[in-house]
Amino acid sequence: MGRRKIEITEVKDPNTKQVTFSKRRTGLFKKANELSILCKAEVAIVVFSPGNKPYSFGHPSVDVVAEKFLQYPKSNVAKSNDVQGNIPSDDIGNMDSLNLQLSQLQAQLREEQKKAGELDKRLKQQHSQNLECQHNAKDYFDAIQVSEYMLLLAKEPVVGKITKKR
Amino acid sequence: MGRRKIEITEVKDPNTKQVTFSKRRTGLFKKANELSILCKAEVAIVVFSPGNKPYSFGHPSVDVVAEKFLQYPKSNVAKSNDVQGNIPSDDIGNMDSLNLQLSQLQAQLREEQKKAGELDKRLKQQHSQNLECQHNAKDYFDAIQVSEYMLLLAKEPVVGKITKKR
DNA sequence: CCCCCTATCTATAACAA
DNA sequence: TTTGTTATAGATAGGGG
Repeated sequence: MGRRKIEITEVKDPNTKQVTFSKRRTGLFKKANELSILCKAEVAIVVFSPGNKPYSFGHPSVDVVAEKFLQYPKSNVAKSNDVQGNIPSDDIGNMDSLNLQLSQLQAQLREEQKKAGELDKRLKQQHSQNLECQHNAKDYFDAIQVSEYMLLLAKEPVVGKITKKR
Repeated sequence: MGRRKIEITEVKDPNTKQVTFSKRRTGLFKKANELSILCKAEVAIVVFSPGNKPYSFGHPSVDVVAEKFLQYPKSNVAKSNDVQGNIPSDDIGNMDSLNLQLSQLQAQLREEQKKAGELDKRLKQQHSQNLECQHNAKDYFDAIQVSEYMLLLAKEPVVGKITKKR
């Protein structure tokens, strides 16, 4: 597509590589945009440049398409199945579906947060319980030392003499 | 690029649309592949067909690139969303806004679920710790009883004096 | 990094299978 | 849904600002 045909292999010259990247990335995004319009398709592209900078294209947005993709059962990705796609592409323009999903998700989120909050609370309770228990255990342990010492004293009474009683 | 020039607007004929999608998707992925090789760039593409079926291209893989992208601070990402469409621009804003909210919520949900999972795990760990501690405490406690009893025994036989039993 | 130019190479529209 | 053919529209390599 240019003055000369090029081999599809890594471009060595850094400057040329950068120029090539810039031009081809633009072209790629343009093609993606055309595809999304011509076919009413959802498209998401993420590219990291040789300099490791991210560029993205998305219709309707990278996030939406990525989410949808992530939710897809991996085993079905290359095959035909539309069982649980949550946004029928025909619904673009109909925001009721989106709003419904939004409110459902928000409810779910609240539940999760509540759940997490309760778990956290229980964790803290249990932790203090744990501390208390450890404290008690230490007291008991100390008490044992005292008792054993008393025992010794009791066995070796006033006359600190011979009492090798076992 | 064909026998005739075409307008970039939704293809009406379903059959033509399907053919166009198939060919252009192939072309898009080919371009993406060339880009990734020529520039040693990481590329990920996800496309949903008019029939809502997912297709993807990734170098080294969709997941790797997506993961990297998601971890990037959003403010620094150069984004290029769709430029033109046949949807009234009023709606595009709203749709995008809704879609963005949706995806953000979903991401948040995933985080919450992960968090809850970890909390639960820690709760269980702590619980077993707790049980162990209580067990120890009981052992100590029993040991005290024994010691005290021994103390009594030690005191009473030798000198029948003080027997403040009980 | 951007834009311009243009000779050349590539993708693809329409049609057919 | 995909493949092949062919005429043509579109993308781009190389070079210059």
